[in-house]
Amino acid sequence: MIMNVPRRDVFQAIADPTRREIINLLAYQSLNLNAVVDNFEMSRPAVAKHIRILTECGLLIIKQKGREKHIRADLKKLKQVSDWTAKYQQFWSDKLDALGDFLDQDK
Amino acid sequence: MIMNVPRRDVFQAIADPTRREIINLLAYQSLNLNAVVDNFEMSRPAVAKHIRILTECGLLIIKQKGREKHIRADLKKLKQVSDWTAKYQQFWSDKLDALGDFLDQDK
DNA sequence: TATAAATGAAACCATTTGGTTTCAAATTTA
DNA sequence: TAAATTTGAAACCAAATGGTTTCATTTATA
Repeated sequence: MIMNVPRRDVFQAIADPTRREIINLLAYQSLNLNAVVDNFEMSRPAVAKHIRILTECGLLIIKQKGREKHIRADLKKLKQVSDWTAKYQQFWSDKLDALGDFLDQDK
Repeated sequence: MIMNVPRRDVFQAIADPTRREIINLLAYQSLNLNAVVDNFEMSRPAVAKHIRILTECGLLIIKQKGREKHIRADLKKLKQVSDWTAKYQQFWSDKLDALGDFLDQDK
């Protein structure tokens, strides 16, 4: 019986600004843990926890290389977020007639 | 001096599944608070708090109508999320040669 | 082989989050 | 006007979150 495995999802993973920075940092390069830590002002365990969360929900890939782990982003899962926002794209791409009517209805 | 005003941002707002449901519910219709509550299994104050968070970060618009508040989504701010994910779109739309090389490099 | 480097893991902590119940206030309606 | 409806707000709570320090373990190097 699986227990205490917090059900990570992508929306929650990218909610934290540090994790979004990590994603950006590792999108096009592979770094080991300490190299990632060097980019932040927090402790190594704190960064490591963020990396674990991102890994658990499939946004990072880790390859062990001796005592180092080479970490890199694999951002296919972000399509979930992209697809969700796409449903509402007309809110910023159209003239929004329906919303306009709603906002004007108390004139 | 402004205090205790949690700096809401859109990424955090949409991290909660209930709030994403509220957004979906109010994207194309306006409902008052109790009508929104009817769609969920939690208490009215709980839903009201979610609505306040969404309103504070600009994803909902509320118009007071007597004792009722008519609530509707205005999702232009989701463009922030859309733009952010768009930066990584090649991860799910391309062949991902670079990532493939990374994954294959230990052969 | 002794030391340094890279990482893991545990224990702990303060704050935030997401929910509850209860009560008050304002607006409608019978 | 009395009662019902709609909402707000406060107090409270458990769990999750995001961080810390400390120590252990594994691997590489001088």
